[in-house]
Amino acid sequence: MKKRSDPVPAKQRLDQMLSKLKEHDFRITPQRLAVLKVLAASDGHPSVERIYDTVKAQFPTTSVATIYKTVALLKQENEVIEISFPDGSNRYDGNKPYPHPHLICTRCKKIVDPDLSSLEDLAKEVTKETGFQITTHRVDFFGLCRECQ
Amino acid sequence: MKKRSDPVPAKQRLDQMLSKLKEHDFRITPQRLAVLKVLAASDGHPSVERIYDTVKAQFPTTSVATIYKTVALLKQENEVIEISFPDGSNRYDGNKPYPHPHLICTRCKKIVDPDLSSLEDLAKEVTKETGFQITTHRVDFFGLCRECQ
DNA sequence: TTTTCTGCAAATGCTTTGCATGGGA
DNA sequence: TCCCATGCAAAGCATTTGCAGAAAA
Repeated sequence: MKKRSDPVPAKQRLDQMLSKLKEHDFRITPQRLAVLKVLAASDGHPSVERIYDTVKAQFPTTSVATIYKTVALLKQENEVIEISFPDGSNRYDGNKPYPHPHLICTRCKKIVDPDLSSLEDLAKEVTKETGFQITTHRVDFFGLCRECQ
Repeated sequence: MKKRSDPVPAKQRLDQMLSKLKEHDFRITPQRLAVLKVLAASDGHPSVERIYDTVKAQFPTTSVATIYKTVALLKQENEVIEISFPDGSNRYDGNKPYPHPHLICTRCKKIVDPDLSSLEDLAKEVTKETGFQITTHRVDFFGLCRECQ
């Protein structure tokens, strides 16, 4: 059975991202394409460093600044979300660029997307109780994955 | 009616924090006491900068490093929690130093603690679905408060 | 008196910026 | 050709660290 938390096919996401950039008259450079490919899959929710390493394997002269600039552009276009941590290690998700819960293993740093049907109820409960107009959320659970226990 | 999300009296929290530090043979300096007082109340969930400004009013020679060191000590002793943001602006809560949901106004930066009875169900759902052993969580909702809408 | 804490300044680590050169469209 | 993007190095910023002098206990 297909779950809501399952990843979207990377090719499909890549095409969506490319369309968005073209539509807004941004240029498709080889470096950008390489960054997009990593983020379209977003396997394990990559860090800037991991994107950089991957892109550098193909284009050795690439600078980190370019990765940061491209990621910033995609954030601005709502094509990636940023998951930030207290220790200053940011991770990204371009496969599902909308708020969704994460499950983070504190030992192996793996990040998994769980299915959480009751999350909508939570948001409703908050709105009802506080009168806030909720626009987005961040829901992360930390713990040990099955393998690390 | 008293809600779970209501703040603990600041004096009470201060005493708890002082006990913990004495118990572990840390010295109570005037600067530390001043920091503790701010964090015991944690009104609006203060930033390091705001703690610094408050302490400096009483002890003008205080350095930011001392604030950071004291906050780090309290984090280590589980007497404050850190709420980090992508833009690098960390906020702290020493009044309720255990994981709990936050409601953040994106306009006036106010942080409120809502009552969320169904949050426990969520954690259980995650454990059941994924086999993760959940140790902590972070649940933040972003939006506009009643005044800012 | 002993040991820890403070305050200063330098160092760190991630991220951003400025600018000359290069390369999409 | 015309701009935008790249790559490099310098600048920013919050936070951490090292160390000599100050002050708890």
